[in-house]
Amino acid sequence: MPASEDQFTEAQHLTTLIFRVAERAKDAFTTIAGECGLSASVGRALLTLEEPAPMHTIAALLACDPSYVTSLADQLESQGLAERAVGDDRRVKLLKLTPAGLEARERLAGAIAAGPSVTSALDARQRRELTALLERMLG
Amino acid sequence: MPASEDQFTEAQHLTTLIFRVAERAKDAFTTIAGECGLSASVGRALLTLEEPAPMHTIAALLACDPSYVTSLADQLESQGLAERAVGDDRRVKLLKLTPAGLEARERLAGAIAAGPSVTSALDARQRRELTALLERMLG
DNA sequence: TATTGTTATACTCTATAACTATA
DNA sequence: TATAGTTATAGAGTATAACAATA
Repeated sequence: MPASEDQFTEAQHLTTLIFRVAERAKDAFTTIAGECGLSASVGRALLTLEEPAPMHTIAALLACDPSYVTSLADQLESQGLAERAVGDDRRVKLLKLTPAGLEARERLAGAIAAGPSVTSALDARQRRELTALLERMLG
Repeated sequence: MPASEDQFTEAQHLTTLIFRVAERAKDAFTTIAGECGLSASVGRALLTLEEPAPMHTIAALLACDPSYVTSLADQLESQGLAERAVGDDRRVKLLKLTPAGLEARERLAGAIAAGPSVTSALDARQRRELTALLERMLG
């Protein structure tokens, strides 16, 4: 094994674990969203809409391009879950949930809360430890 | 705030942190791979090829469809990093790195080992703790 | 008949660039 | 002139289904 291999192995083991945990969480989210009739990305957008928000704010929250928010908003609208409304500044469009959207959001959040999570295997203390470590990593 | 909201918030905080850490690690990998002239997915495939391996084995390692391995192998070949060789069982094709591929793999692994990692903010003890927690989560 | 890999194809996610309307 | 959102389009990543060769 070449010289850098050991270092590499060490440096990567933890990262690999993180990827696996994240992937499992993502798969779980995709499944639950699917059971609610939503794609993962639409589900994620839905969850950001606790309050009506301008499109560009949603883009910032999702860390994506504004043009993609247009696509997400179209999907939410076509499913009857959200509507666009013009803001005071008439360039701005507020995206806000319809009653059906509110209900779908509730259902999704409830399903997530009710189902098992990646973190279910940890007790309260371990969760606190993990939180602290992750927050430290994020600086 | 509706009833399920609190539970949801609690259940999701940790998951959100995990996603953020994983995303940061992924971005770092994408950047380093890019500096080596590789896409993230080709870089990942390259790292699996410490030994020549049948295509279907690579599919299993990467947890992807065999047809996608064909695409990855094509990309590796077109960059002169790997070659296909027929196996003893003549249905099987072994994918193995060329000298240039070995070198690229070394370079990538070295760059990962040398650069800062998401885990750099942790000391050795914290890394052990994190490893234990993540392994517990993965069952 | 089952397995390996390939082909053709298609879908999702997401971005870039050019555009319109408003400020 | 700058900002918000939209359109048209393109690219990456990945899968499915049908297929050829081999076992």
